[in-house]
Amino acid sequence: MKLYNTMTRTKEEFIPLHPGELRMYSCGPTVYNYIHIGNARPSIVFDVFRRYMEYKGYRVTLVQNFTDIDDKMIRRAGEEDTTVRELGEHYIAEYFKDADRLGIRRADYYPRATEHIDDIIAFIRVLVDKGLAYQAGEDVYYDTAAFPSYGKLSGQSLEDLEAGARVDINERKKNSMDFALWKGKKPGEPFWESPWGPGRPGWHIECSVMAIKYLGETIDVHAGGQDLIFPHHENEIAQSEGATGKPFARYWLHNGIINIDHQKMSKSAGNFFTVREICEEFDPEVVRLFMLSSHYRNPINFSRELLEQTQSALERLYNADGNLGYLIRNAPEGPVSAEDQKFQNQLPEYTTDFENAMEDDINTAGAIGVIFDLIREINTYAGPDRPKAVLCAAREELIRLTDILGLMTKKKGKLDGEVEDLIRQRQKAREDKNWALADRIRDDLKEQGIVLEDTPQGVRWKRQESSSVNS
RNA sequence: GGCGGCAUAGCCAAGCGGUAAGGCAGAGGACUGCAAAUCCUUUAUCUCCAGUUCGAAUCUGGGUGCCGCCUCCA
Repeated sequence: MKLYNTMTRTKEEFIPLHPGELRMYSCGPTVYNYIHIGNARPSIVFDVFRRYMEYKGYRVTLVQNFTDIDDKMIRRAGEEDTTVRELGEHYIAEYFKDADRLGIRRADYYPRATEHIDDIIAFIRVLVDKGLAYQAGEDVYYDTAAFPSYGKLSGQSLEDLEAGARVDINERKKNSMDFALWKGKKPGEPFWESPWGPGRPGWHIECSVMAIKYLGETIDVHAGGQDLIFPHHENEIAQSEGATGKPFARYWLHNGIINIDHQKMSKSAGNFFTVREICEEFDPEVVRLFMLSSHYRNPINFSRELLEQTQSALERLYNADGNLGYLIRNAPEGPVSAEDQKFQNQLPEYTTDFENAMEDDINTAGAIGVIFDLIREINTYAGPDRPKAVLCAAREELIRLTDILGLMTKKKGKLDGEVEDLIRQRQKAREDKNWALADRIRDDLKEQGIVLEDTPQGVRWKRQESSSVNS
């Protein structure tokens, strides 16, 4: 498995710290609002990475945090006339609704900053004791000048960073790049007691503390959006490596950002679409396929038009599976000819090609291309006289690959008796060559989202919304 | 100013030195009562310039354009 490591800016062969294990930390959202599709991208992409690694036999431990205390949380709680705690509870619950909808499997741990205050304080104390942090007034800052390799992830020197700093100089800091580990309490804000007085943790410290607590001092993979490289991940490195003296993460993975009209989508800019509003218009799997259709490190431009294109592509996927399912139900058990055998024998090649794409820095776009190649092969081969065993093998191949991407996972719908009756009536009309009636029934059903397809073997139908097929 | 990324057909998008995957849309054909689905055929010399090489979309240098980070942000 090759992964592009932001730290070295090259693709590297993935070698886990502990053989057969993958310990990964993924930076999660600040829970002051519904997640938008920009938040959804890392969740989906790294979910696929995790699924693939598990498919490869790795024991994966995934941790994703929730930032539930910071300036935005406090401000938003004030606006919504609620407490920071309630705000967090609410949006964490909503996060899970959206993530579940998108088919994102649950992480092993979802630690929250506010539930690790003691750990955070202990960690800051270590940094202070080591001379890497200092108290200034009510605050505690990280002393970036005391950490020689500061800037190694973002490829910037301390001087470069300072030169470009757009921040107001904070008088208390020794150095403008120093960042808060602990912020002294301000009137009306939530706070916790600490050796430095009442206050709350800074943003970056929670990730260092919780990653180390749940995964160890050196983790395999640390993932997040490219916009977190600086300062967030840079600071995490300074904190973690400063405290432990050990490498923090072996591989840094960063997904590209999502643009709207070629401008970055972000909550602060206000040009965002929430996951739930998009899911009202599109099947969540469309969003998923869309995210996986380009390489995770490339920026992608988001638009409804592109989702519509993706929707059509997803339908092709479901059609292939649906058609196959239909054939399988009616297929002869019969003998397997040389031609059938030849078809079946080449199926594993698609798995190989798929894996090769995935092994190359999670090239999901290439992997999806392989799936569509397979689909053409299957569609060309498939027919009513093909032996059941071979058709089943083809379907297994297809499902194996789409499962890894978390696609085509929807349950088949059930026919209710009324619809079944209508289909029977239409069949009778067709036998009588009463095309007008037959078409009317078909049109009526279409109104209800039931699409009929006449095939030499009989009527096949599917629900339009889910594109899943029944017979 | 510093750091980084991107530029492939109408739209989206793989490609990592050997002569352009795949999807969407379009055109033509097959099948069909009509549809739908499916299959077949068809649509690019890869932003520009120069260089390295027997050979470059792929490597090097330069130009142009766009974007991200350097402030909260996935």
